[in-house]
Amino acid sequence: MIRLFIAEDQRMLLGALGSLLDMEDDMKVIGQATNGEEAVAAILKLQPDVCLMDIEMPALNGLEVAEVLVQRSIPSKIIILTTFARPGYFERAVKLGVHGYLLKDGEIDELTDTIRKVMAGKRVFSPDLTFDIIREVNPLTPKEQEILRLAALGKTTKEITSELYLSSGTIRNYISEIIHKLGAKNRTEAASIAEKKGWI
Amino acid sequence: MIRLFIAEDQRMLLGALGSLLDMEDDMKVIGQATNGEEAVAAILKLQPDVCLMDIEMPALNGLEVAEVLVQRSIPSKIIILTTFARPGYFERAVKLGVHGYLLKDGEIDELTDTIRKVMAGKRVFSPDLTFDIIREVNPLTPKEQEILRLAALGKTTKEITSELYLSSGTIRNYISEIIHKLGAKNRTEAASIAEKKGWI
DNA sequence: ATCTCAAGATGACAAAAGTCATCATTTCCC
DNA sequence: GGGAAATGATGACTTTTGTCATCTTGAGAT
Repeated sequence: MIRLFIAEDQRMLLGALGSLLDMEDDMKVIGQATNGEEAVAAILKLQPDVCLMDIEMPALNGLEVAEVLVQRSIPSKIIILTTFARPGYFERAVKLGVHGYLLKDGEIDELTDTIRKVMAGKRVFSPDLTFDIIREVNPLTPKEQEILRLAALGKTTKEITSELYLSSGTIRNYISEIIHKLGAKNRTEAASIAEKKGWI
Repeated sequence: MIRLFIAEDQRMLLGALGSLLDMEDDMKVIGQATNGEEAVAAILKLQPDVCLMDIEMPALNGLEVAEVLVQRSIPSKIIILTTFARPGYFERAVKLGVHGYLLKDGEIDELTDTIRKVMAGKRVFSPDLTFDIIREVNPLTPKEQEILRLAALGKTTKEITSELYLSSGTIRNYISEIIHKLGAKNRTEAASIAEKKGWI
């Protein structure tokens, strides 16, 4: 019997998946959470065989939860289940060594298959991802990401200046470089591109 | 027996809801779609009792599908099921006269309850929405929304000019007015605010 | 000890963006 | 028909942005 844990902030999907997976003869859902902190606490206690993990959740996101579990060498296997085919997410997940990465866009059968394969020691990644996307590495440095995140909210150069303690010229140099890297024509387009790719 | 139709672009949720609702003794799922155009075609043909409709879908969004159904006086009842508590969406849905509006953040029981109540002629709106949010009306005119949508992608004044056939001075006047209405300090912040509220 | 590289800073310039007052048309409403 | 909106346009002016070449400083590496 595969003991499952599900972390997913969208309650309706959490409930629906929980009920359906519980009906599989070889699976049992032993716990659920709707945010990252609860997930960590529960997983440490319950030691499930497999954790299904959404990425975008309150408190701690799914990748952060995975990081904690990896650091503590928890033996539970992790399957990331997310809406977004964002290269940045996938890249991070692979680096963390998760056992599976699926899109919510797939069928349920795909999910049950993946759970069984992962239990058998395999790694499963959604075929939608493994082709061109994996190569698209985030070209922005952490500092550039931070600056672009602020710029995306509409903050001016001067405001960014006083948040990061850098001169306004330096901020403008950074933004100029960001625009260049992303092939954008101004900071707003740069933000729009980076958001779509999951790079900020 | 309540004949259901589900339109939802996230296949995993679509499949899960479909299976679960089909297990209810008094309900039967007679059709599904993963985009707005398919949904319209199928609903016109099948004439279901109740349509569950996501908002953010490819081709036509859920509100646009609802609009078509209302225009053609299709008797099927419509329940909007969405992730986002965006005032703009809720406002439009209510104006269209939909029969229910639920968040995906709720429990499944809430959904089955709602379906039965709607069949009994009631209207059901998620309590999370009906308080303050409903009052927050989109202050932007359709033209302003269109311009801000383009600006949010990082298009320059000149580019917007040639898409909308307006002079560049006029575009700048519009953007100036948008910034004022939203209490922003530049077009990027205006876009960020409007996106969060679901106004563009 | 020197070489190199990354992180920041400066200044000068051109191009966009934003603000405002004012004006021309059209449309709609009594 | 006359007045009031709504829609669009101009021009003049100030800030912000974006670009680029150049400079400083402090690590690391050898």
